[in-house]
Amino acid sequence: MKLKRLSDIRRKELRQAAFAVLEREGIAGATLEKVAAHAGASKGIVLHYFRNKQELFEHAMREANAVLRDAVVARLRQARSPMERLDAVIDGNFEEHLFLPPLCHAWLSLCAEVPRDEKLARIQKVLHARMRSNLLSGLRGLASPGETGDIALGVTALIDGLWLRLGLEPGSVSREQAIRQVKDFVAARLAMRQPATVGA
Amino acid sequence: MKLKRLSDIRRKELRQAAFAVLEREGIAGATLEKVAAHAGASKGIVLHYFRNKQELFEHAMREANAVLRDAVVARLRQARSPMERLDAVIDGNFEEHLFLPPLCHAWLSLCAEVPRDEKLARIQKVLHARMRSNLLSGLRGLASPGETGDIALGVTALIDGLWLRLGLEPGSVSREQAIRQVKDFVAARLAMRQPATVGA
DNA sequence: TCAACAATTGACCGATGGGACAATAAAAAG
DNA sequence: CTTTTTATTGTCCCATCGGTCAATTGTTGA
Repeated sequence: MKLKRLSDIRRKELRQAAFAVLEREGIAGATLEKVAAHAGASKGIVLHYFRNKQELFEHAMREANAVLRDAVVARLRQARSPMERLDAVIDGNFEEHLFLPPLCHAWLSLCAEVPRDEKLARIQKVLHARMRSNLLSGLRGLASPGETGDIALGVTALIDGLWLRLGLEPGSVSREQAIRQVKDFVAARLAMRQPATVGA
Repeated sequence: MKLKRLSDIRRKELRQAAFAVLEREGIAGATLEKVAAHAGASKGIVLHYFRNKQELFEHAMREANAVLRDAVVARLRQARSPMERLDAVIDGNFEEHLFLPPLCHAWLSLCAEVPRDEKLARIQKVLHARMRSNLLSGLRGLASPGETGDIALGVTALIDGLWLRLGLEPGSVSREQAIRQVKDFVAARLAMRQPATVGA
């Protein structure tokens, strides 16, 4: 156990509370007071551990980012083949505790602020770069070098789009549906220009 | 010309101003005062034409929705085959004046509020239903009935995802790239289970 | 010409939010 | 058991925002 310092504990509690409030209230309605209340503390304490509101929500995004990353990394560790690495990324992105409307709503609110917050933009950029890199590591063994980038872009966009759909109309897309959607996409794109490898 | 009534003109000006402010400021920073300033009027006038802030932004979303719809419908009118209908939807969704970061930012901000605004949810639902219906009308002639729904879902998600990418990292995806991405997706999914029709 | 009406403004209000701060409680260090 | 540092609270302040309203300025139509 590393995290013992009280300040680390509080900071974690608070950024999780911030995220929880974001789920319900959106960025416009997410106030320091509500975050404090959700964490069972006073508003003052929030600003004691975070310089200001912006910093708090930046850390909230980092937290969410880390959770998603861990979900993928855990699966990635057990992947033995390129195809399994692809599946690890896909399955990880739709894990049961993650692919849920509230989480999506919060994520969406943060994404909407990206254009006006340099830090959020950076976090987003890192997340996307990692996702892309993970996909490429799987695709390199399955597609021609000229196609991998394109397919990776398509997969990330498709994943994001499915998340968006879940947020906009909860229930309109199930976890299994989403996973199959992405896997079918990969299969279709891979089968396209390499019919020879299909039967190999 | 139909729109002559001053009230209609003002309302249109104001909801466009609202959208413009949304592009720059996001939902949290979009204030009535700024909207009024952007339209060259006073705050009072905004509330004279719209009951409250919420209603204003609901109309802003309707406006944007209508613009996108018109872009697609115009292209749809000249489509003669199922495949052309599909292309009409795709091209329309990435039209040059539309597929731009600011517009995407505003749209994203509105989407982020959908979970907390029944009206916005309705508008979004209508938009999605129309998109789906347009896609299905093209797909019916190209894929088996069991697949059309799935492919339509994939296409809408992919389109949304590409928009999201543009918003999160302007410049990371060009208009042409986006269009090709979606068309390749359709082609790949269509070729998948119907290799016989490829050479037909 | 005048009365009714729509458009528009600016002042005002109550509520709320972010943030600063001093006071207090708790804990750690010595 | 002090002293010093850290945690925590509640209060206060100021800016801002959404929304109301009365007053003013056109505009129109009898």
